[in-house]
Amino acid sequence: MNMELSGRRLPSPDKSHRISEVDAIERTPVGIGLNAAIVAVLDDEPVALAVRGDPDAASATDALPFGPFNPREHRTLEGGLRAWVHDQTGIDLGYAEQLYTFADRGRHLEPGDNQPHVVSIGYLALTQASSQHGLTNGVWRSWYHYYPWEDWRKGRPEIIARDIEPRLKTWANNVSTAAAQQRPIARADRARICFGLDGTAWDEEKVLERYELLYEAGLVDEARRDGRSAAKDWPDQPKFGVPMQTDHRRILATAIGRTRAKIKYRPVVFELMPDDFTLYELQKTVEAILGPHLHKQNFRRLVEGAGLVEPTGDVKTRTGGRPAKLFRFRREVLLERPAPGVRVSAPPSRNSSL
Amino acid sequence: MNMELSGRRLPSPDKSHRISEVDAIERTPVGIGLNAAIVAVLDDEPVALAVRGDPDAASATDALPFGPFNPREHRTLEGGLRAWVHDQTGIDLGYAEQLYTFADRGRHLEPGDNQPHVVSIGYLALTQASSQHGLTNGVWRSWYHYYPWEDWRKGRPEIIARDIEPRLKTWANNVSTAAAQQRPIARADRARICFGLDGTAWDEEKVLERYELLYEAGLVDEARRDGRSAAKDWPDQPKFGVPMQTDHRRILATAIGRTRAKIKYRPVVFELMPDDFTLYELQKTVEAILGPHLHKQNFRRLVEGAGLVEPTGDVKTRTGGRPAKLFRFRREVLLERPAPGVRVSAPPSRNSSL
DNA sequence: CTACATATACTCGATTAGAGCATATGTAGT
DNA sequence: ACTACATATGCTCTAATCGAGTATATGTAG
Repeated sequence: MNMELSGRRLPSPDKSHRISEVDAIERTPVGIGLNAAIVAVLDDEPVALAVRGDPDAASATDALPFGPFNPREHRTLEGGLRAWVHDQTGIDLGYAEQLYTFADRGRHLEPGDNQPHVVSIGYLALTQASSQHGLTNGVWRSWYHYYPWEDWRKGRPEIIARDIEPRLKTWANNVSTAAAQQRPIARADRARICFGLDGTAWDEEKVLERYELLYEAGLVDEARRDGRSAAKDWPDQPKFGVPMQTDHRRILATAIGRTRAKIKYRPVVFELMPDDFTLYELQKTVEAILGPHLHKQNFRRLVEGAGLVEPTGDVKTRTGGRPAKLFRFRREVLLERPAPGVRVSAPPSRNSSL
Repeated sequence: MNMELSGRRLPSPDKSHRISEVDAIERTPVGIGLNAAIVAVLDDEPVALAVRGDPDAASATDALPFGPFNPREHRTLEGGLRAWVHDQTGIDLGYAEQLYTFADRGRHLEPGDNQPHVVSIGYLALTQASSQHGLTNGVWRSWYHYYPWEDWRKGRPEIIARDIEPRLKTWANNVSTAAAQQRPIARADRARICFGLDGTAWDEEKVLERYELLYEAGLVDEARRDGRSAAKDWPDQPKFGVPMQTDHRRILATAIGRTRAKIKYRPVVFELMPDDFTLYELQKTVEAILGPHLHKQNFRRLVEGAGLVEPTGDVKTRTGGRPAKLFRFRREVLLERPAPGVRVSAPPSRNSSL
């Protein structure tokens, strides 16, 4: 160790190649915006907090809560986020994690192009909706309001076979050979893998990939708004979910995908639950996030066996049947296991991957 | 679906709470820096590309390649990154993904505090070191040069029991009750979980957590440089890895952790391999990233069984034994399976988590 | 008291992970 | 040519785990 591999060292470094980080500042006049995807589960429905977008715009579209990051006021990004989320919505965030930083041009196209650029840093926050009595702004809206194709709770959503699949097939065929060579994976394959066409398995985590494919194909409203040429090929479209301001729908898609992924290997579901809950309520919450039907008995075995919960001693009656024991999250698992999570059993076709 | 949950809607939104994203720009005078952790494996050693830091600084410390992001020049962050990485080092990046955006104050403390703030967006790039003949700047350095405690190839590294464990225990005991209540997890528990003390399993993915714990405890050089009070408690320290400029060691730690995690569920190892390779070479590369000894026969079974590779038909002789078949990456897996990766077998104690 | 609904306990078979043994096929030395 | 050796590769065995089903417990509604 500590080897320098100096055989590979290169000739005297050219100073012109060295760019100090401080130099970088002068040259990049940008603003930092923070966007929060605040997620909860309300009556077995997965929801995110939406605010009305820029009220000066012609038609106010939905937006995620957002605010500037001012490094003079706040020492950390997360601190800044928590502060203005509280000011704007009244919510005191609990769990929060950074998602992704979006800076593609196209975020601000509306008036002239001379505006300063905004880089937006997306955050995911998980909270318990019913505990947010102090909510002063914003509405909880179902995820599936924005992404109807993600709603598999009643089986495969109709919109895929009826609206998405035929248009994506058209779009896939409608490609010049030059363009086909640019992309390593062909359009048809991407559509098949993203949306589980032609018997391919559905991967509930690919939320962002699906949204971006629809954007690229010009099917979502944001593509038209941004003047993407692909959008011009589709006159009189049905609605592919409700649009959001700038790229907020990308950020929320990232948040949903991350939530779905993370719930499987970290005990983050409990951020969405009240202190005491029954195992079936826990299962319903997981299903709200991931999609349908887990095997009830196995779910119990997994959750209890992993030491994620402990009984409170009480029961909840009036469940329509035998009363259910109440449980609480065992915070100690965090000290015991390096990566606890709610393992859910996927159908064998998917899980046999390696 | 499309439910509005209007029962939870709130009174007329207060306009003062609405902050347009364009407003945000005026108020946040910051620069965007891009940092690239360019990772390769060279002679079974995991390496990253390091450049000399700001040459005007008193003592030039190692740095990751970095450059500004200028939105007028480049449409995307990744595009900007690729451009200046090429200019600065001669490397044409292949695989690249965004890691994390760091903006904590403390990044620039050296002279006055009046400097503009830099937000740095870290990227991970994987490349094949021996294919980089055009390298014009920078040195490949072993990961373990910067993080000796991560090197488990010859068993548990001595530095943990000899230098880290006793100091972390001191640091854990040396805490006021007030401070203890701020952190949800006690210092001693964090140290135990991060560094696998007292029989706790080592989690090779927690690279960032370990570095940040050492920083917080004042043990790494950057903590002293930043004037952290914890660093003052340790006169005459042994060296806990080689420091880097500003927070580059945090970024590289993030990159290592992400690489270790991702190699298990996406076929990213092949970015580090030449076109043709033997299964043992592939195994050695995985072991360079993850740490020691996978079961050879099972590794073969997993990799072949997953359809990740196909034989080229050739063999590699002069291996010191029976010649090994050469394989190549089967790109088609990307079209077949939603999440292929190199599953490695962890000891049962760890994998039984759920 | 009965029908029913949900909760909870237990069982079974198929698959897979982890480990080891056996065999194949080259190189190096005599 | 033959032997010792090293690595590659194929196969088997066992325990753990997963997905699914059956059986039982305990409440509510009529």
